[in-house]
Amino acid sequence: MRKNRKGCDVPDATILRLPLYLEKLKLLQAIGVEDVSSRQLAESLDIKASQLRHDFHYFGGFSRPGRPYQVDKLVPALEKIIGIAEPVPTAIVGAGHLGQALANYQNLEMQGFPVRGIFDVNPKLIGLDFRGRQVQDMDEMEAVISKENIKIAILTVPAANAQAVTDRLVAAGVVGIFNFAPTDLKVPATVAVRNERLAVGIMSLSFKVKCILENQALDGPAC
Amino acid sequence: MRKNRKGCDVPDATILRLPLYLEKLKLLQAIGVEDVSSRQLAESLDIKASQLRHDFHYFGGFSRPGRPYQVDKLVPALEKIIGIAEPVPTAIVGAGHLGQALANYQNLEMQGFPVRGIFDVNPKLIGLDFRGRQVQDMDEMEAVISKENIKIAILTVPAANAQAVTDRLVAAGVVGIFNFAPTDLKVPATVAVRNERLAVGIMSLSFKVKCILENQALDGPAC
DNA sequence: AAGATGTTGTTATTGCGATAACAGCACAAG
DNA sequence: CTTGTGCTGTTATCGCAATAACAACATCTT
Repeated sequence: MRKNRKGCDVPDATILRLPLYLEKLKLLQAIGVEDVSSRQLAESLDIKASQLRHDFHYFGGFSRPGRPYQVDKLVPALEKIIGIAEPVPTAIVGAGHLGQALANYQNLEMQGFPVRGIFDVNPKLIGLDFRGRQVQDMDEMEAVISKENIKIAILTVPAANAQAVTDRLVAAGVVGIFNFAPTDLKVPATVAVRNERLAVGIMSLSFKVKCILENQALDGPAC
Repeated sequence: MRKNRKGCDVPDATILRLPLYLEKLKLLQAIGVEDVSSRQLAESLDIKASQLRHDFHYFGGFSRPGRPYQVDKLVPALEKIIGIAEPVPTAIVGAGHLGQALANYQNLEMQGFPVRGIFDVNPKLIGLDFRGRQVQDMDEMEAVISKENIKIAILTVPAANAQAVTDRLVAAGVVGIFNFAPTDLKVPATVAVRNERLAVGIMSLSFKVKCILENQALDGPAC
């Protein structure tokens, strides 16, 4: 009989839209737009206005009835909800090609997720510099996580090592794992995992491409 | 009044699970497992067996009632459905950090998506070699797409250029776009787009992490 | 041989997210 | 002041995906 859990009973589908709202709002803010209606914002994101209002309703009180949303109020409100009102320090674990690409990806820091540590076991990679930060031996991982108060880790190690590294991360106090390894991770219920599988993405695309091509071959000339 | 469209009226949710099924089955195949029941396969993927059978039912005839699935039959059947029975040539457009990482990502080729072209406009990047393939000037893009019969492109250019490049890809005959740029692309109805937004992923993770930490602070010691 | 167990294919039910509908408020115009 | 338009917050409805249920079939054991 736990309580409301502070609005954590929000559907996943809604959570995934929050970053899109924030992104568009920041864009509007940058070009000096002050007010925006649910209809305007929704149309620019190809969704229905009622869905946007419904999403916002989980948190409530972004505006008052009759008045459009104020961009300058909404941006910080969303940032607070998402949890990026303050910069969120992160660690990249695994400095292979993908880890390096993410270490170079300045957008991450701009979105509020500065990289405060890059780790690998490969001696050849240790010491490599990415945007002023050097790859460290994985032995130092726990110490850095603790010192920098890192709660989110980006996991880019080979699938075979993913679970072992995950266990270390959880033990070190990490609460969220952004998993790029093609493996399901076992974690306690108090740890959030988001799997990002490139293979799934490109295969689902391949399925649709196959369908399109087959249908073009069938009734294409007739259309 | 179009016909069945050859089984293309499959829910997105199901399509996204097909690669997971295939992956697990290949793993089983590699260790010599011959038969597998819907229950076994589903449990290893943390889903319900009825959902797996329901998914398979869209395509039909993987097994006969009473008999478990045969791994050696199922793998090629799924590959055919997904459209990767034959290797699917792809192009990487944008040879920045992310494009380079994907060019180095040998897993793509192993999964059936060999990279047959890497393109960029930056003269400093042209000629760089990734696994035996060199970055080419984007002027050559259309010719290569046509010659190699490329239908799927991986888009890793800056958001500002994404739409212009997309238009060129579509005109050149590309039917599927794996979009890593944080922008919504406008394409004809006969082109499939899959957006892969890293920022969305990490922000949804941040939201959950914030919830976990807040709840731990609230009722953590009591539990 | 017969029953127990386990399996798939298929249909029915449930549950939840997307959409629509509406009530109440704000502001502008006449 | 009154009316009209447009907006949000909230509730109700709809539709689809996830789950459960069941019928038909195979295999093994006794």
